[in-house]
Amino acid sequence: MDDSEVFRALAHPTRRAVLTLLADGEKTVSQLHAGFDISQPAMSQHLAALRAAGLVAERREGRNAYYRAEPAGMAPLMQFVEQYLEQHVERYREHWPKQLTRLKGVLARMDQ
Amino acid sequence: MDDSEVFRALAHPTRRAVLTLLADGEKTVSQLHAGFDISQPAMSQHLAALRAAGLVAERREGRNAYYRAEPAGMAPLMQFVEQYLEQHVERYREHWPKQLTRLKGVLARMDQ
DNA sequence: CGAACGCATAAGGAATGACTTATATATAGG
DNA sequence: CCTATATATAAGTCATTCCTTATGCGTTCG
Repeated sequence: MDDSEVFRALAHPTRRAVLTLLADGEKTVSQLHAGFDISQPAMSQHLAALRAAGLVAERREGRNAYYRAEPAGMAPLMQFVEQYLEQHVERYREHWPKQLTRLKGVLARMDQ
Repeated sequence: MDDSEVFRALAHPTRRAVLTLLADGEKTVSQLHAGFDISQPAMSQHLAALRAAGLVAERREGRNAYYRAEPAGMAPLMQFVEQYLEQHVERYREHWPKQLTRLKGVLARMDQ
């Protein structure tokens, strides 16, 4: 049950924010670091955590390290969400029509 | 950014398992405790964490405490998943056609 | 070559997490 | 009433997380 590593990696706001920043392509450690009020080593450590969880991958080029999002790493989270939605169908529909509509919208757009 | 509380709550395998057990209706603390190899206080503490995150709710009846899943608490997680899927459309479709198919299946079934 | 840059790793400390045992509180039942 | 049951809280311990500063290591460039 080391799906937990993904959840733990996502539990820190800085790491979730990093994933958001990586949405539009790879970035170096300094570029990522620039957006946060933490030391450079702290950023390196967050990236190491994301990497260990399989959520990002790294590419070296000269003295730069380019990090990119690794969607495959989200598998455990996606699986959990699917299972949860499936198990809580009725109650979820009752409480979250808007959420479901949005999610379906996302999936529909991904189909084109 | 205290969406983090939900992620932190889900980071422990016991707590995720508890949510699964609650899928088919409310259960008492003892019933939940029976399924795990931890002390009763430990289970109470896990339930307190889930409750603080908004993922479960409690109902008292006599000397029993019935816990039930609270789908509304999943909002921050669902929002994150939506955002991530949206942002990583192309790469995600490339790497996770099966995952997406399953997720769409779940949503379709929820529509009936 | 030597200095500056980009990044990772090491080391240490404060805060938080996850358990334990012991105990408190409330209700139920003989 | 008195005891047992169901649960929560308290208190203590050990592990983990998240930061810091210091340093190491390869790369670029003057």
